[in-house]
Parts: sequence; structure tokens; C-alpha cells
Amino acid sequence: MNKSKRSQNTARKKPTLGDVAKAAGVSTATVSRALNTPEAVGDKVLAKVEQQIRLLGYVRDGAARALASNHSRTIGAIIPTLESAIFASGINAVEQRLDEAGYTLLLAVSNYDLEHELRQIREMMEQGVDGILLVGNEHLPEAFDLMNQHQQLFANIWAYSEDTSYSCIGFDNRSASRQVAEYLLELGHRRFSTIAGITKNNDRAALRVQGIKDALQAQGLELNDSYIVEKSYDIWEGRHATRFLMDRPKDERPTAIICGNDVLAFGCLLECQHSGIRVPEDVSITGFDDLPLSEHLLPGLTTVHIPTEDMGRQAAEFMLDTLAGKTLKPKVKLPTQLVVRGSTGKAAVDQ
Amino acid sequence: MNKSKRSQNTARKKPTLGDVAKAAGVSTATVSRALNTPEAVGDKVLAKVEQQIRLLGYVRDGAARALASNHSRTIGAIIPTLESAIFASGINAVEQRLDEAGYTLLLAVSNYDLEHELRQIREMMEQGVDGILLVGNEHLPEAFDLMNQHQQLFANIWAYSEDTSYSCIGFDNRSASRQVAEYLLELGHRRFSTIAGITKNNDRAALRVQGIKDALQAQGLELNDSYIVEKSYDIWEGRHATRFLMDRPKDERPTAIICGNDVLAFGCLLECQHSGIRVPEDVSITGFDDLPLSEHLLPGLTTVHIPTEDMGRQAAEFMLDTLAGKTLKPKVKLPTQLVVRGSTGKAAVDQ
DNA sequence: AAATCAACTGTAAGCGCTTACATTCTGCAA
DNA sequence: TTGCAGAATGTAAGCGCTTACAGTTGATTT
Repeated sequence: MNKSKRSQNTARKKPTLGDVAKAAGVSTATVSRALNTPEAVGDKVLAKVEQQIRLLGYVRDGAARALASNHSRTIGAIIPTLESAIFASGINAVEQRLDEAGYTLLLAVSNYDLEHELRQIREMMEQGVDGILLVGNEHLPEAFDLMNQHQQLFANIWAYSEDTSYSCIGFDNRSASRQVAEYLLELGHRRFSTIAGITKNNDRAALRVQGIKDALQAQGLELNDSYIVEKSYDIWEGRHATRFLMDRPKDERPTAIICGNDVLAFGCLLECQHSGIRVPEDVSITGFDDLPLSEHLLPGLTTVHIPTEDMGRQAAEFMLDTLAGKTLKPKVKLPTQLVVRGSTGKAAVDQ
Repeated sequence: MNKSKRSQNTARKKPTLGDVAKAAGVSTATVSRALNTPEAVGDKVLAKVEQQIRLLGYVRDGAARALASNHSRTIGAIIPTLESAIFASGINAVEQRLDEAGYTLLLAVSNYDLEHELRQIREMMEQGVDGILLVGNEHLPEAFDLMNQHQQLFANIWAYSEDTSYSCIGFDNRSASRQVAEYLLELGHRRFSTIAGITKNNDRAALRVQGIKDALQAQGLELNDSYIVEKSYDIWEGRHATRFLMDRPKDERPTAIICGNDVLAFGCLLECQHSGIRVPEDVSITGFDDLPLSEHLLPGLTTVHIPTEDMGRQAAEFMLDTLAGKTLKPKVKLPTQLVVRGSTGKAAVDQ
């Protein structure tokens, strides 16, 4: 009676493809085809098989499927954080598109730690993902080596660069940031400051700082180091940085603070509110990302809008197309948009 | 030369366990043991094997591993949304704990759609996840059936209930919400209103409304239907609802608005700011979740703090322990905490 | 010196599926 | 009636790993 030696105390085992085949009186190959290419199976047989599948409550074994077919129908994505909503809509779009195509998203969070990211890449490769989506262009050399050695399909999102030989779907952080600075220059600002994200291991943060420098340099100005503050993306950090910057003699205070992202800008804006600094009369503030909240604050936050949904959809599309054998342009550059709201204004003349 | 018939235009194939074994001059069993139970392998052999692994750049094949060993070292979690930061820290904690234990998190987003959730459960089961984490206690009957039929380990998080027969790690939404209402009652409020989340398919949202009713009923008061507004968790929705509620004759306006979560409360608070309604003088506002931003707004948002990190850690722990064969109490109830800030105050006396 | 044992290592049988190839069955043209 | 293409199905060989079981060692015990 006890046909399976390794049966635990668990009741009957899960039905397998073979069980379905036996129950339906066909071969395993037919059941497999009924599942994967139903149009290649006769109507009556198909019906019989489907009935048995339902009856037995059969669920495919993905591991066996992946092993035999050599692909897992799974795409991995490693993002830096879940804390900010900024990656949410992008990832949402990825998931949605993949879901339509019968793929599953494997999501991991690296916490801006490249070592951690490498481990996760390895894990994902062990899981046998068909493709990997990474945020930004900066990753450990070992990560690139590993993926290349195994011919692992991957692409970088959230950043665009002509220079890399890898696929990327993203936008130009540097010029987007430059545009912000140029806009502020036009408003007459001359004493700039930036509350940047931590630039180490984060090319996007670094490029945004660079963009500001580009704009200033073009006007013969420069961004003094004492006006650059690096903080992790956190509201408190934004507030502290703001206090640090604004606790100076009036004529040394920046008239414009360019924040590395909206979260820092929230901190900046709110700190001003808390300490009675008027925005934009005393200081102009900008963000980056255009989070949902940004338009609602008072004043509204001037920031850079990122087409995250579009980016996500295109990234998914890229993966799917590549896996389907279509070769297409491996780099997609998406437009960003400066959104002007109430947090920026003309520089005070009496400075 | 061409030893593999199915080799595409791809270069040499990935090395397998067998390749490593051959290179190291040992059996595949030994390599497998070197990987999984290194302490059971002799030092010299171990060193030799590890060297070859490095040399060949060998990466395990998770599919084959899962197939042979009957577990995938993967835990799935399905959350309603990524848009709000509220699930972020909880999921982060889950991921962290699982990572420590060598497990991978498979994350999916259901967008508050139970049908979609069911599909994702099925997909995850096909992927062979060892356990599934679901948010809330409300799921399609088919989902429960499916998981039960396959003896799929799962647990509900973010909600606690004595009534279900399923494991849950969460908190009592109803009594937490009741506590908020009681606090406002103490402040003298009598005309309450709630901007709730959509209660359909969302037991948590429904329970929070219920909690308010509980508190009022205990005082012989009731929550009139025209003072209950259901909105999806979105800032704009919160603003619209607020306008709807406050666009009434002064003596019909609520003096306290209890929001279903912090996002709605942000909308509520900001709408008041935009339209010159004073908080808390004219109206008291509360949220639920205690998002990072809540303490920074002006006034700070009175809300309910959820121990998301703890919840995530414990959920992961529960999965790991159960998989390890330890049987433990299948329900964990976590405490919530009312955090009083500036957005609430005494009810106006002149009402 | 024989017996015993622990510590390693090897052998080989699957895990549940896919898929190339072989076989059988149609219906229809010759 | 025969032949044959094309459709439908079956056969069976893996996919890369784990693991029960069976050796093989060398050291320790008697």
C-alpha cells in the first residue's frame, strides 16, 4: 500500500503530470502539450485532460519545468529601497507587463549596498531567473563578471548612459539636474547649495551633483564644497542638512537649495516651515522624482518628473523581447520634465 | 568536438556540478556535500572542490536543486501595493531575516485585487515557494482551498484575528482604531467623520471603521453614514473627501476626522491647509500607520504606530521555524500605539 | 593481529517535467 | 483500394541536482 518510501506523515502527495496523464488515459507528453501548446492537441483529448487537471487540483511544478525547459519564466529586479515610493510605480509597471506575459517578478532590495546586491544577483541566478533588472549603472565589477560569464541577460534601469556597453532603460540624471540649476540661475540665484544623496556607490546621486556643477560652470560660477551636503534619503537627514546650511550668517546662506530627491526636499521644506524660513522668499527649494506628495505640499515642490511607469513598462518589454529572440536597440533614453511649483522663486535682490 | 547537440550559437555551456566534480577528481555527491554540508567533507577535498568552483565560476542550478530536494528556499509575499511606504519596512524586515537564513523573497503586488492575488498565489505555488505571506485575513475561498489542498504553508500578516483557523502575525485593527476614537471622545469631540479606505476586499479597512463605531456606540453615539466616506488610499482622494465633508454648514461639519491611513490623512491635512481650515482648532485629524512623514508635517499627525519591522521579522521567523519543523504558536498579536501629535486637540466649545 | 568504528567518499536512483523522434491515425487524392 | 501527407499521440532520454545506501579508508580497541 505504502508506495512511496519517503512519504512523511503528510497525506497523499501532490498529483504530478504523470498522475494527470494516467487519469486521463493519455501520455505525459500529451498533458504537457495540453498545458503549453493546447492548439496542438485534439479537442476531445484536451477537454479530458483539462477536466482531470481540475479534478486533481493539479499545479505544475515550476522547478521541474525550469529544469527541463531551461527557462524559469521569472525576471529578477533588485532595487535599492522600498522605503521611498519612487521605485514603486516603476516596479509596478514592470510587474504588470511581465504578468501579462506569464512571467513572474522576483524582487529584492539591496539597501544601496553593492555587496548585498552582488549576493542577490548570485541568488537570483541560482534561482534561474531569465533576466535581471538592476538600478543604476554602478555595480561591482564582480557582478558584471558573473553575469557575463553566465551570459545572464540583464539591463540597468533608472539611468541612461552612452558610455556603458550594457543595456539601459532610463534617463539622463546629469542633464536633468543641470536643467534644474539652469532654471534657478535664470531666476537670478547665485549662491547655490545642494543636499545630495550619498554619492558613493550611487551613480545617479553623483551625476545629479555633477549636473549642477555643469550649469554653474557654464556661468563661471562654482559649487563650493561647503555648500554640498551628502545625506541619505531620509526626511530627518534633509532637515538636519537644511539647518546646517541655513544656520549661517545671512549673506552666506544659499538662496537656492537643490535636493538630490524629493524626500530630502520634503525635509528641507518642512524644516524651513518649522523654523520660520519663508519659501520661496528666503530660499528656493527643488527636489527630484516628483513623488505624489510633492504637488500637495504648501508651497508645492518644484522638482523633476520621472516617467517611472513608462520606464518600467519598457524595461519589461525589453526583457520579454530579448528573451523572445527579437534583437532591438539595447538602450532607451526617456525624457524627464522640470515641474515648476511654488517652492522656487526669484532670488532676493537684497542679498 | 561539438559534444552538445542543442548548443545554440551560445559559447560553452554553464558548468554543472558534474563538471566541478570531474575537475576536482571527486564524485558529484562530494561536490554537493561540499556545498551543502561542508563539515561532512574532508579538508583537502573541500579545498580542492572550492577551488574548482571558483575557477569554473560555478553557480548552482536552483531549479535542479529544488526538484531534487523538494524545497526551493524561497518564500513568497503578496502585498497590496508598493505605492505606500507602509509595507516597505515590514517587507524589508522579512527580506532581511530570510536572507540571513539563505532564503529568497519572492514579492508580488496585488493592487488590492483578490482575483489577481489568487493568480499570484497559484504562480508562486508553481514556482515552488516553501511558504506564502499574505496581507490581511480576507482572501478568496479558492485561495484557501488551493493552498490547503496542496498543504502549502502560509500565514496572514498585518491583521490579527482569533476567529480564523489560519496563522497570522499582526495587530488588532479594530481595537487600535477604537482607541483613536476613544481618545477623541475624551477630547470632547462628538461629531465624528471617517475617511476610510475602500472596505470591500479589505478586512483591515473595514475593521478600522468598525472600531470607530464601537467606541461611539459605547457612548451612545453613532457614526452617521453621511459622515463615512470611502476612498482609495491616495492623497487626492483624501483631499476630495475632506472638501466633501467640510463644505457643509458649520454646525454640520465634523470636529474630528479619523482617516483610514496616513496617506488619506495627509490629503486631509493638506486640504485644510490649502483651504484655510485650522488644524486642530477647527478640526482634529488622525491617521493610521505612522509613516515617516507624519511626524514632520506641521502640525504633526496624530496616528497609530504599527510595529511593522517587528511584524516582518516575526513573520519571517514563523516561516523559517515552521519549515524547520518546529511547531509553535501560530498566531502572534503585536501591540499598536497611539501617537499623539499636533493635529488633534480639544473640540471647539462653541459648536 | 583481528575486529570495530567513525569519518569520508562513491554509486546510482530518482525528482517532475519537456521535447526530439517515432508511431499511429485520419481523410483524401489517385 | 492503395498510398500518403499531415495531424495527433506516444516513447523515452535527459535537465542538474540530492541523498539513501554501499563501499573505502585509517585509527582505535581488544
